[in-house]
Amino acid sequence: MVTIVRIPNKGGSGTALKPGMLPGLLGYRLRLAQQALFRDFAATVAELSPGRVGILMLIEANPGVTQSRLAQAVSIERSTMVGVLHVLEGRGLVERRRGADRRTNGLWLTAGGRSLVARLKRRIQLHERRVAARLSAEEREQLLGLLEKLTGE
Amino acid sequence: MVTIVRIPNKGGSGTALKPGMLPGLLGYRLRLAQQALFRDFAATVAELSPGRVGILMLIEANPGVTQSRLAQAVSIERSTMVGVLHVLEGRGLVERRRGADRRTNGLWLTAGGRSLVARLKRRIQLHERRVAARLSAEEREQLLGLLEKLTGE
DNA sequence: TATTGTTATACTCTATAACTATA
DNA sequence: TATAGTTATAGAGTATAACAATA
Repeated sequence: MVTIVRIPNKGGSGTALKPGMLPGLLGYRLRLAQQALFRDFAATVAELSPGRVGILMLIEANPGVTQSRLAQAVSIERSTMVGVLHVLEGRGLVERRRGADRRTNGLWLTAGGRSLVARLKRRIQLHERRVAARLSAEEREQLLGLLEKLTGE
Repeated sequence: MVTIVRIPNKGGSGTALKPGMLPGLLGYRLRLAQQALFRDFAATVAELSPGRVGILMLIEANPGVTQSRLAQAVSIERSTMVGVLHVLEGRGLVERRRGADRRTNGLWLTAGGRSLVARLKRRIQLHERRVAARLSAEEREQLLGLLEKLTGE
């Protein structure tokens, strides 16, 4: 027996809105694309937001980095970083160690942090393949290149 | 007399961090590009965020649209839209009028809203030209097309 | 004096759940 | 029963200003 699921035109109260000038703006298209990717990322990597995953990856690639340098690298205030690291440390993913310059904290992944990052990396590759499925390999490279150029390297 | 302003290598505490796998991910590049564009947008359009400007433009292009339809169009909850419109109405930009179906509110720009949108449109075109200055006209079109394809129209 | 990490506080944008008035 | 708008509440994610320890 075959069950046919009919998806109702939910909220489809007639026609779509006229979009005005929005679709021609880079910022608008960028925002839509980012929202779409964010949804897929969240469905793939339930435990952490893209920004937090990025922070773990930066600590992994730069063991011993200080809080301020890391904050600067991801463009948030160092006061904001305090809370972020408090959460990541509380979840047993990151360790702070006092530096030779005793004003600083060096950051390292714990064993748990390293194994989580390893698992997430694999899932993020799946996510990447899925979102890029609408593009050819060349188009994906082209898009990465154009975004890099737009942002200024 | 000529004053030479020497810009200190602010926060340049040595070398940049190793970025790991991040630069090869579409989501990461998209986020960086969006952040860069957001900064430029905020410097150009000080009075409203990109999302709020988009809402004004959608009301302009769709006079009489209901709150729920508008919320759906910009992918926020209708409960969230209530507060957004409360602010825009408080600033004299938007007007709510009770619809024929008396459960609904139709939305219109006020005269002030229309003139603000007209001014912002001009400034947004300048912003668009500035951010796209790193790309050729063809590359800009290519980028818009790839983003549209990635997002799924 | 300058910098690092920290705290207290607040702002923006968003969601969920429950309510009301209408349909 | 179902929908549109509303309210109360909460949670991310962020910033600014002031402070102690250290350089």
